[in-house]
Amino acid sequence: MAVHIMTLLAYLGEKATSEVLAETVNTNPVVIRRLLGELAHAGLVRTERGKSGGFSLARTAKTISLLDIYRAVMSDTELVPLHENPENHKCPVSCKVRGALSAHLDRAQGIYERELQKVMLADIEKNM
Amino acid sequence: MAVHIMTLLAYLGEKATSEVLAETVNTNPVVIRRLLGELAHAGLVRTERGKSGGFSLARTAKTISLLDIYRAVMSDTELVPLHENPENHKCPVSCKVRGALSAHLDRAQGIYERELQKVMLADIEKNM
DNA sequence: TTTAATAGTAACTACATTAGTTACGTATGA
DNA sequence: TCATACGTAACTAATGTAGTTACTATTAAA
Repeated sequence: MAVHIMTLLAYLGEKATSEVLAETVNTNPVVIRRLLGELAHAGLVRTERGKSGGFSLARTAKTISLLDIYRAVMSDTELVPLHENPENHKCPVSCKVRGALSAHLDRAQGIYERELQKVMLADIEKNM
Repeated sequence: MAVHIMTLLAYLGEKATSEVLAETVNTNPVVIRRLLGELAHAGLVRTERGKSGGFSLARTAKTISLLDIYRAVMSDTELVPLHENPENHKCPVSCKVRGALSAHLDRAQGIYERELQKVMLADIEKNM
């Protein structure tokens, strides 16, 4: 949804209100304001309050990557989370498996994120 | 948790009951049986019912990749899912953004999965 | 100065997902 | 025949998320 909204802001090229944005996603303006709050916090979106306020991109679509958006809105930092049950200290596997696994998952996620970093919002927008 | 259990089965090198497996993950045997049901369905685990039954690897740890395990237990096929709100047909972005985005996400996920495919259960197990 | 429009946010409801649990049926080796 | 173990249904509890309402704070424009 974040990419949808960001693409729309790029496409429009001007300020838009949460109400207008909500319509194109078929959701509620508050949902949009919450989402854009995270994007604004990450410096991707500019917010203007009050009459004739609204949201706009804080940077050009060429300089915003899918990774920027992903990081701004994904609360879970892990693509594939580890289970969180407590360790059984009698079991060596229980004690070590998380570390061994996360090393590989983190490396794979790094590669995934580098792919997202290569794709700019402008690449998405030009298909609209 | 699936990787934890699979590593344990590789480490033990013999049958184990859901009760024993549940202890090392600090969970309930039924949770293990449900999980191993999915792994058995994918052909990664062998199940034996009745007295002296239990679970064991259906293939060697060298031939089971993290991708095999991932695919067996991940119901969501998408690492990063698209939002599912209905399209707004008046808005060209709403109509096209999902296709444009998923092309890039699918490619990145393919690369992620190839990384998981390179890591074998034996690579995890040797660290125990 | 007043008004209207707009974002920020708290609080609540509804819904879906998941883990854990209990209970019981089914299968099978001893 | 029996004890043991998986398969699975049904239920509870916890969690997370979307949506909604309502209110406050802010700001441009009349």
